[in-house]
Amino acid sequence: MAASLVSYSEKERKDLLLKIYGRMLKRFGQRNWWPGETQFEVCVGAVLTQNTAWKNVEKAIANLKQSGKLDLESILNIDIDELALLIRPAGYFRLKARRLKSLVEYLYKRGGRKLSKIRDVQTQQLRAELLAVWGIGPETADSILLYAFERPVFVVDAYTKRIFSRMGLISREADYEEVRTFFENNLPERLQLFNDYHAQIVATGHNYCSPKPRCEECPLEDLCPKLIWRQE
DNA sequence: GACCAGGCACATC
DNA sequence: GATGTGCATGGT
Repeated sequence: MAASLVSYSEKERKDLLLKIYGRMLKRFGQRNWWPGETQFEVCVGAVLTQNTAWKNVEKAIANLKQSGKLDLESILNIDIDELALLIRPAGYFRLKARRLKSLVEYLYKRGGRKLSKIRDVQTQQLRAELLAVWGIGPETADSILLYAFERPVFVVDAYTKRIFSRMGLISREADYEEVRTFFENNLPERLQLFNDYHAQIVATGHNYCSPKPRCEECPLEDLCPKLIWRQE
């Protein structure tokens, strides 16, 4: 369970996580995530963005909107090949068509047309159920929990692992659950903070911390010990 | 033309 | 339980 590479006291760790957030917030401003108009659209976007640039997801969502299919019952009833063609710009389209179907079948069974019954389900229970849905892994489940159902879970993605392992705060080998609990244990449990923190990480990762990083303009530059990540 | 992007399931060792 | 592979489009 050695999630962190450099050893910090608990207080140092917590202060640093907040300081990092402050830097990103100053650079990008409040992100107001997730980019989606409805709860259902957030769920769809969460699947479509799996290993895919958001730009491509936007095209797929626009296709769904344009054809009037961006609602639970439409996805439930649409022919799978037709669905695949609509979401084609998002990549892995045949695969994602099946994943969307499987998610929507679960949501409908569990929450009804308006997803209203899901409000009463405890977070840990809901998380376990989402993870049991075929095609829904930990990141997709947590994105849905946080951004569609407003539950305080921390979303971990490729950028999170890259940025925070390069900073020496988590190990490169840390798995999803390790990283998630690292953040959940070291940040105040506030919905709005979890929401915007992940959004800031994506903005930072997208702009500055790709495999080929651009550290000079990164808001975290002076906090990031390059000796560590240059060995990766 | 190579590399990358807000993963996940499944096969194989 | 670790590691490898298929899935696919679109931007840089």
